[in-house]
Amino acid sequence: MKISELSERSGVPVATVKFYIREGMLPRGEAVSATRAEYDDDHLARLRVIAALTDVRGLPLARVRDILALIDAPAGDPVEILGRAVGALPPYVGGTRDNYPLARAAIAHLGLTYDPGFTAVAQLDEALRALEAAGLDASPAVLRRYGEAMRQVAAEELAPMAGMRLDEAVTYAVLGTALYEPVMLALRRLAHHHLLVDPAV
Amino acid sequence: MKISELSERSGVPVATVKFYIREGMLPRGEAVSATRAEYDDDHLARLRVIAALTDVRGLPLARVRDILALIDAPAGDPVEILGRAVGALPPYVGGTRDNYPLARAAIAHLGLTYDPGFTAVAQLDEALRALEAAGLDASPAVLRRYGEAMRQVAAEELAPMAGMRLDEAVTYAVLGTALYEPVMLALRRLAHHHLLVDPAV
DNA sequence: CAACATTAGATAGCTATACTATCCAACGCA
DNA sequence: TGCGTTGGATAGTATAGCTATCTAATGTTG
Repeated sequence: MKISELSERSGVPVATVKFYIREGMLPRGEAVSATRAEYDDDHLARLRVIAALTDVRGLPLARVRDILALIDAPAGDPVEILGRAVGALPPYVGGTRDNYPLARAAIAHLGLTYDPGFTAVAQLDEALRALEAAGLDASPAVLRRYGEAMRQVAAEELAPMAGMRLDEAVTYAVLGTALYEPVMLALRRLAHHHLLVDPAV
Repeated sequence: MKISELSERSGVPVATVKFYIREGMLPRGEAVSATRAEYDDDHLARLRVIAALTDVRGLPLARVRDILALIDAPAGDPVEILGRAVGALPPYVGGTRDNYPLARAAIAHLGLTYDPGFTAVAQLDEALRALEAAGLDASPAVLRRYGEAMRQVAAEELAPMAGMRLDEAVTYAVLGTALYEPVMLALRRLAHHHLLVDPAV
């Protein structure tokens, strides 16, 4: 398809498509002549992933680029790839330190694995710090509530990976980490709303 | 305390504190003389909330302002306030439409309340659209998995509100909606990590 | 009490992000 | 043949979120 068609079908302006190509986030179309290039369904799919990550997830382009790189050339074992995907998502933390006291205590309490090199540890620490700074409850009881729910969800999310090829699994893990989160959060907000509006049920 | 002390204790540069005051996000200190103003613990707490929402939650200042306004002058019933708090969080959706087919189906399936005026409905619709655009599974089975977990979490979160004054409840609901989410997400990521690293448990 | 630092408040400047717009020569199409 | 479209390059724009500078007044310290 032509660039104008790619633009129409994806909803992304031509100028922006060109911009993404310049930035190396989208491969060039296959040059057919000096003024024509051919784009295919892969281009369209890629563009839709970019749109999902920027518009819905609200990620900065630099992070979107990181995520695309993980999908394109999965290097390292799954745990390492997951770690990098997590690092591309908010809350953005600086370089890893070697001690995260709040996260460490929480993780120990929940029986999870404390690995200070895994970005989510720093993210949890940050999140707990923010909670306390704002004067909200971050007691073990509250943590357990979230921990149990998330452990259950996570187990079910990992199940389908069993039957996948490596590249499929990487795409699923990377995009899934980023894109199931908004769904989950929207459902939590809807559950609050539902319970307030219709407490009987 | 002096502005320099406020700055030190909050970790926010003096120039930035002045900027927040200019922007109306932080009240002026009480003027003691032409070159001195006195800041108190409320200023410090407010600054910490701003920092939590911008740094950890990554919200744009305009949204932080919206949230602070809700806490400062809670207008309307709790459901309406919750709705406005949710509207200040990503995914940011434009004005409400009157039909959200994907969200409507999901909500019906989960037995929640479909109210197209509640922002989370539009957010869910967006999130589901993004999921499909990226080629991920958004089947009823997947939705139920998240829906059940979130309904359970939400019920436990609402419980403590029973014994609160209105202003306390509003602060809890508004800040809680924004600040428990990162904790939950970090725990989900940690659960994935844990299951990958140590599948036996 | 002199000298130096600090402050409030105002204004201007800066940096990064994410696009948009313009331009040109080379096509494609009617 | 002429008008619109394209690829590719370059330049410009809009916004957000600070950061720096300036002035006059005021603390503060040796």
